[in-house]
Amino acid sequence: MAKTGDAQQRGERPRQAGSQSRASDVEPRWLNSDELAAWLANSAIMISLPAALDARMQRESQMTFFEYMVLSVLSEEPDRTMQMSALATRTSASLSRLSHVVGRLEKRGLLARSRIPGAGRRTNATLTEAGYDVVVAAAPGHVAAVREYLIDSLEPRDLAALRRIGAAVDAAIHREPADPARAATAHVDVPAP
Amino acid sequence: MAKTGDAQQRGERPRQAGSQSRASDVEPRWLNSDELAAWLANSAIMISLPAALDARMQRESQMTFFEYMVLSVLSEEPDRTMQMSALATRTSASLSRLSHVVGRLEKRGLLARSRIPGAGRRTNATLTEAGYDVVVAAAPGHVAAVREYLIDSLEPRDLAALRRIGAAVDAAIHREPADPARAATAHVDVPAP
DNA sequence: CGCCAGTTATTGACGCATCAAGTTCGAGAA
DNA sequence: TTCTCGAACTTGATGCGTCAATAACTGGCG
Repeated sequence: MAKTGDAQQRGERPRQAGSQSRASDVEPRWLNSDELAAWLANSAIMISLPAALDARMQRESQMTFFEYMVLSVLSEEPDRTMQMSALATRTSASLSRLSHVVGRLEKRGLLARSRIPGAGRRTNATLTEAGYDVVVAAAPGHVAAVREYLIDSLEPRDLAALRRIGAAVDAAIHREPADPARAATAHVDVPAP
Repeated sequence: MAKTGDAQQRGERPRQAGSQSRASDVEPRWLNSDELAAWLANSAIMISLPAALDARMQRESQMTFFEYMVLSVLSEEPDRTMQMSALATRTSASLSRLSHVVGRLEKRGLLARSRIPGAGRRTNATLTEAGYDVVVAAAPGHVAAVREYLIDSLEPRDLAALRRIGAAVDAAIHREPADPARAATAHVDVPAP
């Protein structure tokens, strides 16, 4: 059986035997009940939140959450312009994804691309007036959604914790470019049910 | 300048005239610096974490994070079986999405569907032996990833905070009945026949 | 000078998600 | 009985994301 799943939903038997009774708790394989609860709670943030924000953005502003991010980031530059690769980094997207999205936004007239002369293949994306108006119109709804779904329901201490957690996750994901040793150790025997 | 961006970093005000604040004259509050930091940190959890987990699942176990969830949930049922709609609820997915995914998993021989006789159109999904083996093989890697990217880098107090935050988000998203046009999806588990 | 190597960006194919129908069945109303 | 409604799924079209090429340049090397 698998793991992280859940099973407690119904309060029935506490799966994963002994794992949480280990005092030292240095059991690297499975999750104890506190960890499991945290992981399940995390799913709400990881899965439901983006879905909710996306749905709402779509409904209220006819654009994707990601499209909004792109336009928004551009709108914050002094000249409403940014190089594609920088924009990709800023929005945590692959250059490929960004290129597709920017292509669509360009077709909609919300931004324009232009090659930077004498600089390899570098390209700038610039927000148009129409694009700017669209972001400005969408912004209040976006902020409202962020507040409603997340910020406003957190106490100050949890707001602070969220900052630390985000930072930790970011660090954990970005450290280690490639660890050859781990691939081999990834598998461990599974106890039978 | 658009929204969540920054701008008030320093408590300064949102440039951008009230083009849309007309709603009840209560201008939507912007985010102050603490809130903004929390929101940005949250992006790591909302965007980078799922991407990292998905990539790793794909690489190590040739399956999607979501596919793993489906198989995993089934594997925890006493008879490795669950009704489609219940499975959809359990995995926070639409019935449509689940149907597509289950169709693929069935084609791969990892599970099987069967109509429940005399019960409307109800359908059960059951894990096959092969499916069970696959989940068991994938589980350790999954747990390792969850630990590595999230759990292990959190102090106990943040682990607890994460639980509260997840619960808060979940509550915030699921309240709000208001909204014409869409009323489905608020759901409670379905009792077995 | 000509070429190779390294960046930076675009493209196309393909998989997966979503949305709007469509299908199938049971149950209660007429 | 027959109608209609609603629940539980499935299906197909469409659009976005990803991965693996490919393209467009610049600069350095020989």
